Amino acid sequence: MSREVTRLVLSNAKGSIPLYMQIKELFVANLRDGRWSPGEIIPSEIQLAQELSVSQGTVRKAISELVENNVLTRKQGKGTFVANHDIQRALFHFFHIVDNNGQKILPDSTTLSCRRKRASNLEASKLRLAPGGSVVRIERIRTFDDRPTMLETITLPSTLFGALAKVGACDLPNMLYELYEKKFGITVHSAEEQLRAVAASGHDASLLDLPTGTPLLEIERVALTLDKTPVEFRISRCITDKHHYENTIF
Amino acid sequence: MSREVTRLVLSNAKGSIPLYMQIKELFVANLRDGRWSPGEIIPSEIQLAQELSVSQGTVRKAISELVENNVLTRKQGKGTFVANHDIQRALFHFFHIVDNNGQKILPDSTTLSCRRKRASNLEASKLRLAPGGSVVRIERIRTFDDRPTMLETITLPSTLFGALAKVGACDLPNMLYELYEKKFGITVHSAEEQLRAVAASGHDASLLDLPTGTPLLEIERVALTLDKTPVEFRISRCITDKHHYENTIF
DNA sequence: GTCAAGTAGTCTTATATAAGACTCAATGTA
DNA sequence: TACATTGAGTCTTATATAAGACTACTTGAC
Repeated sequence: MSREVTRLVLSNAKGSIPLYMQIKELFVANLRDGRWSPGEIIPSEIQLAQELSVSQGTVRKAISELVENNVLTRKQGKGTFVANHDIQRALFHFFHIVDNNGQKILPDSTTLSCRRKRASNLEASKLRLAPGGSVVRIERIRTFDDRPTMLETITLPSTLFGALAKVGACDLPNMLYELYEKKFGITVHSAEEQLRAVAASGHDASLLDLPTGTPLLEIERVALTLDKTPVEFRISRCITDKHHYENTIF
Repeated sequence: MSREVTRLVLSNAKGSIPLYMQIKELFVANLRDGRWSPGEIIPSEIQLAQELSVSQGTVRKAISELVENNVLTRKQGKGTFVANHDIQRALFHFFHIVDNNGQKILPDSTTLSCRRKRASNLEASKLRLAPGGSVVRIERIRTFDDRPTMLETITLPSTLFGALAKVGACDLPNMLYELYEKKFGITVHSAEEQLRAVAASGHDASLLDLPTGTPLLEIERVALTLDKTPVEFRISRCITDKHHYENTIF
């Protein structure tokens, strides 16, 4: 297969979209179609500029915007790389529960079950699947300092993650997004979260060792890829006496 | 007073900080010291470039980073302006409660009290005041569709907002940050929020017309100025059956 | 009043130079 | 000989400058 990354169709006509935006779209397509993979280095700015017949500065502006969105990362003197989920920053980028001293510590997790199921209406709607479509549903408990603190129900489309169900309630890693990326080629890029206060159900209460009705922080999250496709729906219920959800607004 | 915005001390020596960063710091100082006020237009890129004896692109890079942080806003063909809190975007920038259909509607608010008090230990610590320092404490109820939904306790340092207490439980506007900016010259630029699930106290319950112990979403917020000085501490308790807190992670 | 030209602002692109990171051969030393 | 050190060369991204295009508004002729 010839490496024709850029059968270039850039237009510089009068009222057309700016070059750097067209280039940015092209880069996003490279990522979406797997021509550029997470962790990989991309061609240098000068090389890209030559391939695309524009100046380095124009390529630079396209790259800069993607760096701004955490899609790429630059390293002076080394090159520009596709962002991946195995670095510390990315870890806490999607994990906002911290203890009341502000310490960020990742909890341990114990998988309770991991099975193929039919999607509930809520799950189907959040994942944009047909009602009753096939999903993989994972349940797990997360503990801080040996104390069960969070209960998570994670739902994934079988079309993308079917192979997961085969392993059953096996040893899933703590950081799932790294797994999605490495084993399934799916990179979570953004997420939309909804937070509510709910009363612990009997099920919650027994697993978390609490009285029924105890207030819990419920976090509903839909995780999206770069092109806004929902790939994971997650409900977390969390005890918030010793921990809280932290959000900084700039 | 002569308009010597720039008794320029820009250094371009070998190991020095890049020009555009020095310029950025200078702009931030202009904002902090009130030489540039919210809503105002700033000098054009070319004019600034001349004053500072650098090229337009260098000034442009400094401005771009401040635009990125919502400190300035650009309007092509018009000029660059200091961001202020009276535009729709800024409104919802700091308000994350939306209804379960995703509709963003600002609630009405009714002020219950507005008085000068001694700071609690928590308030003093969050606002970096001496224990027992003088603060203005505001309590108000916010309603969506005529239903009381949120209870807010807002604490402000008297040193900055002393004049507020005089008005008592008067007609405070819905959007306080606009008031801080216009009447007190204080611009809230960022905020740190902590979210927890709590049980409604007797006080909460009676004001929100709920059974005691109902789970409520508690949001603790510290609002900061551009130079990270805390200027407001706010605790909101919210019913989350018909509404939720929304957060998007990019 | 209407419309065309002018003016002043940001936006886009191009180019040149600086600075960081790595390779690898030349050099010096035990 | 074996091994550490130096330093030139050549990659990379980072920074700075400049020129022309686009956009919003004002002015003035008709």
